[in-house]
Amino acid sequence: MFELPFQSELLYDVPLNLEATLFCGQAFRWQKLGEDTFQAVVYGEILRLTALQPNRLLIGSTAECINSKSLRDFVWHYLGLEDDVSTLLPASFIQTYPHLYQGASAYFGLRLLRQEPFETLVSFMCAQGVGIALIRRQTTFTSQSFGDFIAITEYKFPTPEQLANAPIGKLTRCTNNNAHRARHIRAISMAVARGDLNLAQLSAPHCDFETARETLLRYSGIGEKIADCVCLFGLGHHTAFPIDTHVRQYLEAWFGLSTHTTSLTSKEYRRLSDAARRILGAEQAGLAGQLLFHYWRKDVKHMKAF
DNA sequence: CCCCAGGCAGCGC
DNA sequence: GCGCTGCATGGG
Repeated sequence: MFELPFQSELLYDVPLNLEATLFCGQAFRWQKLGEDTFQAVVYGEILRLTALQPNRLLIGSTAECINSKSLRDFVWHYLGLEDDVSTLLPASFIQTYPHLYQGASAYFGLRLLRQEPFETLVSFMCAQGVGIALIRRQTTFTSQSFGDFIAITEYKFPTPEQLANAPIGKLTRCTNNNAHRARHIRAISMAVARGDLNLAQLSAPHCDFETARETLLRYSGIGEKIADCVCLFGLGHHTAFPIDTHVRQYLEAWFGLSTHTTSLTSKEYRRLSDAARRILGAEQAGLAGQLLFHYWRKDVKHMKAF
């Protein structure tokens, strides 16, 4: 393995299931280096996390931190360690669905990442009808093709300006050879670069969830699910409840929330996510939904996280 | 070979 | 408003 230019290292005790956290946040560029070691570029810095033992992380970062406290704050916020998942689900839920609470409790080490908004936006625009491995390949290749070099094989995620000026053919090779997707990503990058789309302004608490969602939905390439994902993972709107194929499955299996239509129309999407917010508590519905999502995929569908 | 993978837009009806 | 189709590719 190459030696990376780490400026600081920190050993820290955290109540965290590392794999579940990275999966939940769906930080698509996290790569698994070893059995318990993961590495990614986070806000332009290389971050490496190693689980030395349960609840004990070795954190390496290329960020030049004055002291360990600023690195601790950086990581603490990014990994969403301020959230307490063990008190997440409402008492009414625990009472009504004790078996689900029991099963999901194995994943209380899961957290909601605070990802960079533009990277979140583009990453989820690459997440249509493909598997996670293929999504990660797209975002990694996009960074290598258009982002600034950092070290060894690591590149920053491109800026809106870099993607706004991307030749469409070159960008298409980064988006799973999907030219529609490349055009959508370039168009929205131009909107961000010009200031027509201000992601910081759409972030909580300056902006309410519905406004942020409606604003994102105006852009081609963004539908209900991706708008919710960007709101949840990139803009801090934790009431957002993204419904994908897996969530739709468990909503029906566990809560009897089904649709008479085969495809999930806009109207039905809203009906289901509103119902889910009532069951899981509106305030933290997104994180609660991710908890059930992870439980569903791992224990019921027997899928691997990475 | 078939089906599914963290969907969305465009179209006909 | 609903349902079908194209988009591309890898893995089970």
